[in-house]
Amino acid sequence: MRIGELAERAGTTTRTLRYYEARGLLPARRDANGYRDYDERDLKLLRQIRTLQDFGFDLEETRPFVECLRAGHPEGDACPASLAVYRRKLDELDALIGELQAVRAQIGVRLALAEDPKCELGGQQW
Amino acid sequence: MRIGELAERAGTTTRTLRYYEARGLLPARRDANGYRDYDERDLKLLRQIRTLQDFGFDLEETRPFVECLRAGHPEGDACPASLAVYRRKLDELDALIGELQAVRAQIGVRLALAEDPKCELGGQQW
DNA sequence: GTAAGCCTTGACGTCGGGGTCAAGGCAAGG
DNA sequence: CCTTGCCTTGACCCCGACGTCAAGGCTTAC
Repeated sequence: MRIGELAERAGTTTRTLRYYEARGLLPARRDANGYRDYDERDLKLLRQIRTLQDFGFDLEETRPFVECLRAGHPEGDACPASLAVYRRKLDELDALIGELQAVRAQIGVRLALAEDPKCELGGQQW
Repeated sequence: MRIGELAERAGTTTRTLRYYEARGLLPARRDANGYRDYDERDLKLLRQIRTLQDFGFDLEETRPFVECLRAGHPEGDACPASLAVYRRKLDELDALIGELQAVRAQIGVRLALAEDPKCELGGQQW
């Protein structure tokens, strides 16, 4: 399978695949004419990368999963390094979600105050 | 007040102030020698920008607040345009938080499954 | 033979919010 | 007079994940 077909089957672009190869994430075999040659396993690796990217993982964070698959495991998250990335991501997400909720609350209060200036008088009307 | 003093009093850098000016967000008067000259009102505008930036607002999103203050309102969020930005931000935050929570849940499940392969057998052990 | 449709590498653009020089002007103190 | 410490503009650098040419090579179809 050539680069265009792989890109299409994975719902991405050839530019992206070349970029992954340049990063050492998805190296490609070459045909006699220099064309990149991929197989079904590469498609699986690529899908793993794309899934994690959709989750918001950095490209580098997908590397352990890809290497895990390449090592022969049926799932990319069957290796300790992958699990470590999962855990770190959970912590990051919890922290981020917490911050966003705090910001959301702040803005909510400010909006309420600005929408209804009476509230600024102290709430004695309750 | 010159640029260095304003930057220090607002806890930011001169580069940042020049950047804001280039964006048309915080124009500065000039001394005879070409030095930027700021006053207390500029400090207030700058603090409004910084507060919103800390909340994760884009620079452009702070513009209505700055213009509101410049129009003479004591609070930057006293104008309809500012309130519209607040509301849009709340929607964005709600959407984002929701997505992040969904991702968090997905990763949590995957981590649990990968940590304890027994779960994959179907949960008959319960 | 030539046009179409793949493929190759290389290199620059994008976005936001500035950071980091570089080269030079202005003001004050010793 | 010289240094120090402000200030000025201009210009390139950074990050991440690609997008978008440009110039050229291979293959197949007509």
